[in-house]
Amino acid sequence: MATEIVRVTVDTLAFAVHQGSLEVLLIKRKHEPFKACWSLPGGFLTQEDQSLEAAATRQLYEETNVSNVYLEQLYTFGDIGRDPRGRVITVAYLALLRQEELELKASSEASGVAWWPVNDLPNLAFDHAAIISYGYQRLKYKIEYTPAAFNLLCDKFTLRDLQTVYEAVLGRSIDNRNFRKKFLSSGVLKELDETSQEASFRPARLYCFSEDNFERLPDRPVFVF
Amino acid sequence: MATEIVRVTVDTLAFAVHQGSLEVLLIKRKHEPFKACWSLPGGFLTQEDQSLEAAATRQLYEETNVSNVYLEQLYTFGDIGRDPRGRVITVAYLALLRQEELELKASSEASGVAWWPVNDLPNLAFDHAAIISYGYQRLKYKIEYTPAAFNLLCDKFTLRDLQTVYEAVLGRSIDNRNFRKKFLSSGVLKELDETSQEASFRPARLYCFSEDNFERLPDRPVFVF
DNA sequence: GCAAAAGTGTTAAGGATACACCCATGA
DNA sequence: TCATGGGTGTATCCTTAACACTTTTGC
Repeated sequence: MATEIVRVTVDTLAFAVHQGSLEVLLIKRKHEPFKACWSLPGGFLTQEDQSLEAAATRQLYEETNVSNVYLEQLYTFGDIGRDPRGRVITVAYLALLRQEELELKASSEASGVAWWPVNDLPNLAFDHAAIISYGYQRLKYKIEYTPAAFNLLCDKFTLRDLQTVYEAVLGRSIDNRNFRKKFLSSGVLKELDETSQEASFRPARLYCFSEDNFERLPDRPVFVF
Repeated sequence: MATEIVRVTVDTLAFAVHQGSLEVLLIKRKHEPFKACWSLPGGFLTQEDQSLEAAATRQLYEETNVSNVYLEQLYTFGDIGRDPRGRVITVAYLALLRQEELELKASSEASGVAWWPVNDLPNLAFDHAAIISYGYQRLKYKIEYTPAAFNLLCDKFTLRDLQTVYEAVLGRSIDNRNFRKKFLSSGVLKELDETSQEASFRPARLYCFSEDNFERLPDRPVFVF
């Protein structure tokens, strides 16, 4: 019945959409256990961390050079035997980011940092495969019931960009007329006076997400397709 | 940057509906800190606990004599300063139970165990008021999007019992024709050949929840009213 | 004028909401 | 027969789903 000596890690599952593919940020471990295996970025909680979320922010930056990110707590994993070093409780965080804005950098803790397609992952350390699977489910849910998708896009985006994010996360294609109709009538988009200038075809109108409009809506819209 | 010495507690927020009122199970603390204050049942993780959920189960039984309960992880609280004894991470669990089946018993850890209406709580230890507030929101959500309500009812119940649970959790009244129509057509209820024999008026038909039917439904029903 | 992606409307079906009275029972 | 809660149906509105062609642009 003695109170157990426990160590706490905070690990982050970061998603981004790249060229229509939903990807996860992983690091290659430099040290035992699971040396040379891929794992989620993260590490032990320290005395300097004011909160669990602050610890996640710090470690994500140190290990992958990623900052300024949407973060939310995902789940806490604490079964006996999940870490060969002893009892380790892991508080997992979910991060959403815009891959285009990132410049990855391997840190001293990791010999490599890379994006991996969520449907084609390498072997993973600890129970990280289960954490990713759980977070992937959460993301699918969130994108349909919250404005989470906008965290996976730059500030200005086309309706096609937005639809690509939904299709990548949900893993299926969506009717573009119904998609546009629903979003345009939802009241969360602000139409800009700009267009994207991509190539030798019709330029697309740019939009941005209006947090203010969203907050003022009488009922939360649902983005189910 | 030193890895911090952390202690982990597991606390449980247990809900039940009693006479149309949504209530929370609290214990009166026997020791410092917050001696004589009300708090959620819970305590430190021990070496015997195989998992966080097992720890919650054990502590709930030891402190309140409650067993055989629906449990799910709620959230992990870890800000600096939330416990005067030092860094304490609390993994909070949500429990749903049938108040009629319970026999509460004060344990040696607590000088009292009691149900408190969620809308009329006493002063609470630590950040437990925030935990309850968060769990209350989660419960409101769960009852509309999962069959969680059946964990707050005995195996056999009337449609009125079921509606009472929804009204207690959501905090508003619901049109009974629409409520019955939706549940009867949802496919999750099994009609029994029994009626409740309550008093000098028409007895009500009894139903039970059919887990099997629920699992076989092509789409998850939604219990929004 | 061609290639490429942007942008647009209608119809049909199903689900949600609002609303008020009769029924069955025991005392 | 009365008091009490149990039990029922319909009309309207709104949301969803299915579906294909025209427009704009750069080359």
